[in-house]
Formats: sequence, structure tokens, C-alpha cells
Amino acid sequence: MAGRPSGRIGFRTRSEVEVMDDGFRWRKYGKKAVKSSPNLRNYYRCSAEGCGVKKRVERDRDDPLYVLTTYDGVHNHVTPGSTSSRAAPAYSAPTAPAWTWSELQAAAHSSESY
DNA sequence: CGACTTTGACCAGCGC
DNA sequence: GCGCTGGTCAAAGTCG
Repeated sequence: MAGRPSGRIGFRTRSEVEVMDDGFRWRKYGKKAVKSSPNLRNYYRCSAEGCGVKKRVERDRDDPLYVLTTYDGVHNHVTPGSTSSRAAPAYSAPTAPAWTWSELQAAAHSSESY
């Protein structure tokens, strides 16, 4: 409800690597094995200062080929390379991924109560 | 040279 | 009261 990062959203995307280049720079600041999942949970933070955006990436427990990406917060600075050639994510997808930030946010909105 | 990454250990809060 | 988990920080090393 209130008094909370206005941007807490969880995404479930199918990808082989958890490294999604969404146009921002993420700095890994921690790794921990949570009991809720047999896999390891990676903690990322926006490298931009003033941008206290936190991101945690974890592999799905029922679908190891899926990655659960949860974002906490919103970006304060513009995307480092949004005007360059880094418009679309560079993560490899065996088949047509068809994922859009707008769609992801829309799906996240539904999953916000997560 | 600068920037980024990795690992371990520590701390706090909560539940029963 | 105790145990457990989750989360964060720091330092060092390496790479282009």
C-alpha cells in the first residue's frame, strides 16, 4: 500500500541467461541461495547514482528455463544507451520472444499483488 | 587507468 | 528463548 517503492513489480520471462540488457546498467551486489528455491537468487542494483532501483533475478522453481525478475523502484536518470543501438534486449531466445517493456509492465501490474 | 565482478560474513526481524 | 531466513556491505581481483 502506501509508504512503499512505487515500483515493485515481478516479471516471469523465458530466457537462457538472466542477463537482460534492458538499456540500463546493473551492478551485481550479492548472491544468496534462498530456501524457497533450489537455485541461487542474484541481487542487482542500478549503477546510476540517485537511481536507487533494485532488481533481483531468480530462476523459476517450476520452470528452470524461466527467469523471475523483480524490480524495486523507478529510474531517475534516462537510459544510458536508449538512443544508441541498445534498444532491444540482447538476451538469446530460442524462439520468437516477443517481449516488450510495456507488455512486461502491464503483466507486472497484474502480478503486482505478487 | 577505470570500471565491474565475485565471495564471505554480519545483522535484523519474525515465528513458534 | 532460540533458530532461521533474507538482505546488504566490504574487499580484492581482473578485464578492456
